[in-house]
Amino acid sequence: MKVSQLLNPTLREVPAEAEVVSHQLMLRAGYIRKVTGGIYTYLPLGWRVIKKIEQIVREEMDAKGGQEVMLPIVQPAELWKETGRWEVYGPEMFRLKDRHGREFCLGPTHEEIITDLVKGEVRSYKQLPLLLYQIQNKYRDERRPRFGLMRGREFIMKDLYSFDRDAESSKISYQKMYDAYERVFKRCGLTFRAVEADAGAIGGSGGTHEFMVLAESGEAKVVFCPACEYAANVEKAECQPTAIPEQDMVGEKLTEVYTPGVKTIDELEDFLGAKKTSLIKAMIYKGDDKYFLILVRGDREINEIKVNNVLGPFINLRLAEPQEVEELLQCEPGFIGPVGLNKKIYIVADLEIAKMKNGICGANKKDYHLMNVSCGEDFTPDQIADLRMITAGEPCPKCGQSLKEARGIEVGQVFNLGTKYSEALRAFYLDEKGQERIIYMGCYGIGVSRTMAAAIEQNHDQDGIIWPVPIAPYHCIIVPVSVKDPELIATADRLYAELNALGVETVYDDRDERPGVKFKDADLIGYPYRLTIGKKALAEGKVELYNRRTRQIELISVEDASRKVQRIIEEELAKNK
RNA sequence: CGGGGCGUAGCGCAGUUUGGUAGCGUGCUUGGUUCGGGACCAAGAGGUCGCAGGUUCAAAUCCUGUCGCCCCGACCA
Repeated sequence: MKVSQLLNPTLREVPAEAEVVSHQLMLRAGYIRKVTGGIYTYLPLGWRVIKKIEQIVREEMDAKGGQEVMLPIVQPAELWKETGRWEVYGPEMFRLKDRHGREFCLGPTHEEIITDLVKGEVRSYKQLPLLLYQIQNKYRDERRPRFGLMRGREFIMKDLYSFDRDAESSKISYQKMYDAYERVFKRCGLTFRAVEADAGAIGGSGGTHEFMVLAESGEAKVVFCPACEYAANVEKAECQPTAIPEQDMVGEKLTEVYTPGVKTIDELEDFLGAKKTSLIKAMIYKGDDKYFLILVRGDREINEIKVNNVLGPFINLRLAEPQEVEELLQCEPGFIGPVGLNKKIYIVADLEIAKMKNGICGANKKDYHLMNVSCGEDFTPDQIADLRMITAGEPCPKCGQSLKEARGIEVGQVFNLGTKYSEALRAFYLDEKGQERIIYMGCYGIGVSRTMAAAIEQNHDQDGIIWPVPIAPYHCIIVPVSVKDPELIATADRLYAELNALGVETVYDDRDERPGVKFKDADLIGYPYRLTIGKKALAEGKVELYNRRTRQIELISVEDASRKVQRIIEEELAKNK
């Protein structure tokens, strides 16, 4: 491809709308353009990168026996109503009506469609296991699309669905996909980590792992153990209750103290000179129409995902509004606690609260708190569970070592769904004895467009993108220092022809621009290798081979140049295969 | 959805307080001089000032409404 013909508008300045580096660079280097919030056009180079990633995904899915299909984007509401997700998905789903008033949505995912297909077409155990996948646009009306391709409303996703005869076989499919994902991301040249995760709206009974590309700009927080294999999203990470040695193990007598205007944990700490570890944080949550009192230690954060999993699942679990608390308990938030509630409310205590003696909590009376509150003596929770957010430095639940924290971009997630969808949509098969049995499912997503963004987050410098070879839009760019010098052009033409013949994906910068402009553009766009053809070196029969990542320049003879580049590219492509 | 900010040429911005025929940089076009890390000179093209009402002799500027975008939070496979 000649640069003079390529639609690749580069920008000198950073567009004001772009916040994260991947977004900035994709706009500046001419990979994407925004159409509207969270929706982008892929320009030629951007689309080439997407196709590279898709191809890697395809190869790895096929290697595990996956079969590619194409599923509709416009999906009828009925299927979603059958699984209950028409309501569960809420405002995040793009909905539309046809001319007759029938309801549809733009598919945010495809469990319903695929299960419906399989239930119609799969009858026998002989057809299982079955792995079907698709790569296409998905739609989510995100509350806040942001960071360019990282969180869009329209995005490209690969979803594979596995269908198995039982839980055991389903586990094998899960492991296959887990392995395939490791290969995909390795081949894309990414530094990543698989972590235990929460299943969220997808639900299902089996386990789930998220594949996180480690990057500072990541929206997800993970903890991992430096000593063993354990790694988990903080949403999911199991917390061990830590002992508080200075706390007396014998419950003392309950005492009321006057604490005028002291509402927050910080204020309480100052006012009473108490440690946060002996304070009880009490929050009223509302799930659907029910209220719950959630208790964690003063130094801890409530993990709403755990709360929802313990109590719900609710469609809209949230912190109760102050007025709601007031109406419920005739006491403002800030002074509430589990002791002597004037109304029966379901109380759930964190593991650490269950062990607590002589703690401090609200008295359910304005401007008063209670001291020496002991769980089991002064109040009894209806349920005890792990409800809090983990923090770095806490012990690993597997081996006890101190956990470390990192940020990650979620590029993939694997779910063992069990029978959630097959039951709802009645997907059965007949076993050897002619007995009807339920199908076990799994689903496995990879955010293709997000992977592109993640790759840039992890592979860039001051001057631009540094593509890993397997997903670079082109492998090599030829830059003649001047297009007016016939000798340089003759050599450039020759190398261009040779490289194309050798199957090296090559761009030829034939523009009549000053060399600085071409170098800057090439660095910005991120071609892994550059062949620079200049007068001085050419006089000795040499050209320069520039490595974008190391910035090393090597003088090589014109004769060997094409072969050498070909060899390097082949080695790079083979590296993680 | 709550809080904040912004919509003026492809991109980055000034002009709005105090109404008076729209500007700078960059990019783009043409000519010339240049030519190894975003050159220089000259001449050009390019904007219903987000949109709709209103006030006024006169609106980018004041008023009302509306749409969109960005950031923080909440939320989220």
